[in-house]
Amino acid sequence: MKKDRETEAPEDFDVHDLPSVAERRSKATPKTVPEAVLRRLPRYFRILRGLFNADILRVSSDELSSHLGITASQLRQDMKYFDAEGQRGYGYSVKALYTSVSSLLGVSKKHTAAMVGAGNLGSAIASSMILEQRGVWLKGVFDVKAALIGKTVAGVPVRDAAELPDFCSANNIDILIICCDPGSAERAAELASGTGVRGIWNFSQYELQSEKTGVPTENVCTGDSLMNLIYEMSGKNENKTQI
Amino acid sequence: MKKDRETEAPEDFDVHDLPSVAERRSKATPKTVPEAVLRRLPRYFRILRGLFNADILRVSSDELSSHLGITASQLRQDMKYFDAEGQRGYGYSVKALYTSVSSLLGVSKKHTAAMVGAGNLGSAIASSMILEQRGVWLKGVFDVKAALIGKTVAGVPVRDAAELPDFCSANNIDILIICCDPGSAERAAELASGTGVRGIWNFSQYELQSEKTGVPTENVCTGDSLMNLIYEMSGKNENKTQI
DNA sequence: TAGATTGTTAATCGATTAACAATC
DNA sequence: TAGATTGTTAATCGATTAACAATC
Repeated sequence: MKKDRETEAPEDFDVHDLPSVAERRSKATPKTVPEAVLRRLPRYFRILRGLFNADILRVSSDELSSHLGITASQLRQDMKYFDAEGQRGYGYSVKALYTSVSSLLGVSKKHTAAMVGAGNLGSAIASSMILEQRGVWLKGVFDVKAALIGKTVAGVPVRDAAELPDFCSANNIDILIICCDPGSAERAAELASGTGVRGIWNFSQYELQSEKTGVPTENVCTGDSLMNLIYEMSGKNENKTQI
Repeated sequence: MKKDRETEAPEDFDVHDLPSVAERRSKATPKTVPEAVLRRLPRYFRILRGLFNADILRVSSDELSSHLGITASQLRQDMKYFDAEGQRGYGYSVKALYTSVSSLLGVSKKHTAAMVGAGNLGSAIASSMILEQRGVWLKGVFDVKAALIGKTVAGVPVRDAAELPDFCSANNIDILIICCDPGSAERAAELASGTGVRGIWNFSQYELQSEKTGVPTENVCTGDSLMNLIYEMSGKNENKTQI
């Protein structure tokens, strides 16, 4: 009983159209979400989005847990922190779960972003669906290279990096996306501080510390992932498969 | 007593020049490295590389742990799995630790790679230092788009994607790097299977399962990182700062 | 030597697993 | 109803912290 469609299947669904948490019954969710559950949240999000978009209405702990590579028991423990109840004998509503995870993650809110670095990496991210799928609206792109200024990246004109602070202030930018070289990265983070930027998403090789930037900062350490791969390839972990 | 240079400081140091594990005394390292330690290994690697390149010879558990954001106690527990001993009263040799972590991760070995997708993302990765810093040699780049074939990416000529399997077999390619669209990603993984490719590093939005590819597979889920950032920005985790 | 810092043991904490009664 | 599956409790496992004797 996989595809168990009820009424109309949402065709052009966007997570931002979902009912807000306040609109739904609250289970009086336990306060703090534990580290371990937090780490799994983005995977819950992706898997539930997949199920939702495939018009699957219900899912059992057994099935969903196998998608995640965890035990059904563990999944049911996780559910304590989700704002959605299951139904004994039937399972969980995919939509309720998806809504709950989305709002828990804060992904159902809209955010604005500015990007520093209009090179290959910046272009790749700006052109992908990653930003819009999570409610992030790229409002400005900046670079120091004169050759790039005036061109467009994913439809957004490239501006002189010197204009970054003013632009952030004027446009209420929430997120600074750093796609430039390590040297400029630190400077960009400094420039953005005090402009109202509330978070930094950093792709440069220069690792930024939230303690220094003063705002939540997420470093995308691509190289770490390559090292994990090489470790797995070395065959040293005879235990279970990593996730 | 930070910079405590002894004799000559290695100028043009490369992790691949380090003495092999076999050449060094073995502490009879406990068999399996626990999950938690494994997750920290890439960070150990980066920090130790930084210290090493800054010519810092010794480091105490107290200092190194603060770089990692863990307790000194925890760090000393981790050391059980490292093939390097500290010296009571003084600390650890940065070089010995760096060597140990490098060989544990398998990063001190050389690997060959082929990349599928010569777009912005592929170009960005190929042009970065990420690959060569970890002993990965990009031998071929492939794309389906005729317009790109014949051009070069980071000095490597772009070939027709149809040639991928033969190329991998002929050149003993270890790692397949996937930088193409989700649709082609699955196909690329299939094409590479049976060619001797021993690992897949996947940047596409299509999540590959190692169970299906049959080889260690690392998915770089960039979007997950953005979601974590948004979660942190929501201020819901009043607990401690994430790492 | 005296001070510093490791290596290790024991205690605590958190996360996962197992099991089953509640109930849809 | 009968079968399925949740919600929850208790048991187990693993990871972190604390403390201190060993020793450089």
